[in-house]
Amino acid sequence: MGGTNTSEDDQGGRKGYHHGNLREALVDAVLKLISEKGPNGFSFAEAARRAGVSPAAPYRHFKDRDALMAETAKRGFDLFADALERAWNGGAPSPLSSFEAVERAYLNFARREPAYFAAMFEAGVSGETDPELRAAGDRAFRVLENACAAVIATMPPDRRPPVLMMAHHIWAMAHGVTALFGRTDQGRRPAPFSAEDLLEAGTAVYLRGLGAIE
Amino acid sequence: MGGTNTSEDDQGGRKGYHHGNLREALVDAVLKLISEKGPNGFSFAEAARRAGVSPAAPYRHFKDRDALMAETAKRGFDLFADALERAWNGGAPSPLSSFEAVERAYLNFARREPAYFAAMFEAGVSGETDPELRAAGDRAFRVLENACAAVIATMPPDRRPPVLMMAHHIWAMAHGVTALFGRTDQGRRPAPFSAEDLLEAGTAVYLRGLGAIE
DNA sequence: TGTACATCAGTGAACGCGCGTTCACTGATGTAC
DNA sequence: TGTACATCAGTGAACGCGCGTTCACTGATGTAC
Repeated sequence: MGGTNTSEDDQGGRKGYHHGNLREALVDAVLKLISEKGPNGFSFAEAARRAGVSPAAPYRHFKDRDALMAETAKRGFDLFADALERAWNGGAPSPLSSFEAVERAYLNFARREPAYFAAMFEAGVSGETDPELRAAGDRAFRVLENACAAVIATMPPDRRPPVLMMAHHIWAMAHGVTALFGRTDQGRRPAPFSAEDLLEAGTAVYLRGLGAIE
Repeated sequence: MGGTNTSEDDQGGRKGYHHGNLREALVDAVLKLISEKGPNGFSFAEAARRAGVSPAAPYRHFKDRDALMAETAKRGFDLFADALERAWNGGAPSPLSSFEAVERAYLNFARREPAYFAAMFEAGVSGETDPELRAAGDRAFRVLENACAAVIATMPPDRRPPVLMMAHHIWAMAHGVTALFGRTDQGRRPAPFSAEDLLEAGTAVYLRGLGAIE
């Protein structure tokens, strides 16, 4: 409420001596840096600068550079899992159509949030070391797994493939299409098909191979 | 030709003032650095040091840091294409078995040469800018494409899928499996299956979906 | 409600470091005559 | 075969820079009484 609040500045709505939201502001800065310079062109110091804060301030929130990157990747996985879940929509209107929506959502996320996607898969942060990061990644995978299970459940019991195997295949296909053909920011292999069409067609062939459709 | 050659030192068999093989030695150094520290932990200066040469010497051979990285990626694609070609073996003994061998070779290359693979796909060098790099990548893709064409040729004419589409699908599947489950150096998602089994099974399902087998 | 004090979240100056790149140079090699 | 010279492929010192990290510090905030 009003013009008296003159202490706000341009760097992320900071108010006064205490930032109030530095953790979030740093993650935002990392995302901007990644989208401007790629996943490697990110520095702790510049993230601090972007957040309008001294270079020492980030150490109040993150142990080091890698911890900030891991946090960014973790948030990415959280949003990613949310997006997949939303696409899944509880399996409505049908398991098959929802399943296909989940796959599209995979690709869409990489397109809409290339910086998050890069942090998650291309920045060299490993779920091995960070349990929270791993948990976030697992949650995303579980959406995919559940979608596969629902599709499998529509098949005759004697011809059902292993859920985990199918989930891994679908993940690999979606990831491969995305990494090779679905990124706009990096000059990947240009194809005569859109990545969307490629993924949709590939999935259809795969599902036919399973006996899940046709 | 023996003990009198005292001017050789430990850094890549250098002889005297002129290195004689600096270009190759630098690429080797890059590969070692990548495998030790990941695709980002590589510096022009350290590559020179490893090659036993002053920091200015590399500029005789490469315009800058990126040019060295691009050269490394290019050699990687050349070796990659060679490996796929060898696996293809002219389509013998059968198109289908050779096709599967090509896919295994994809995964194997990433395993055996993780440093090259990282330079090719994870170092942010783009075929967009470098025509030679692009040509090398294209050659590898063409092996895959020819293998797909040969498999398709075994199918009844009225049920043949587009070669290019199939090639893109296979590339995506192989790449996805490799990136997510096939790298040992980076802590990726651990699966209850080996990457080899996953890729083989996924390919089988896909081929069945095409109507190419069974 | 007021005050004392602990704690939290910043500052800003400083550090040592390795980087990419340049420069004038020099030793080694290849070639013309 | 010998010599002069152009060219090639190195040297090594130097540069300015931004980085990650530390330190003693200080302003703002929350809480106990």
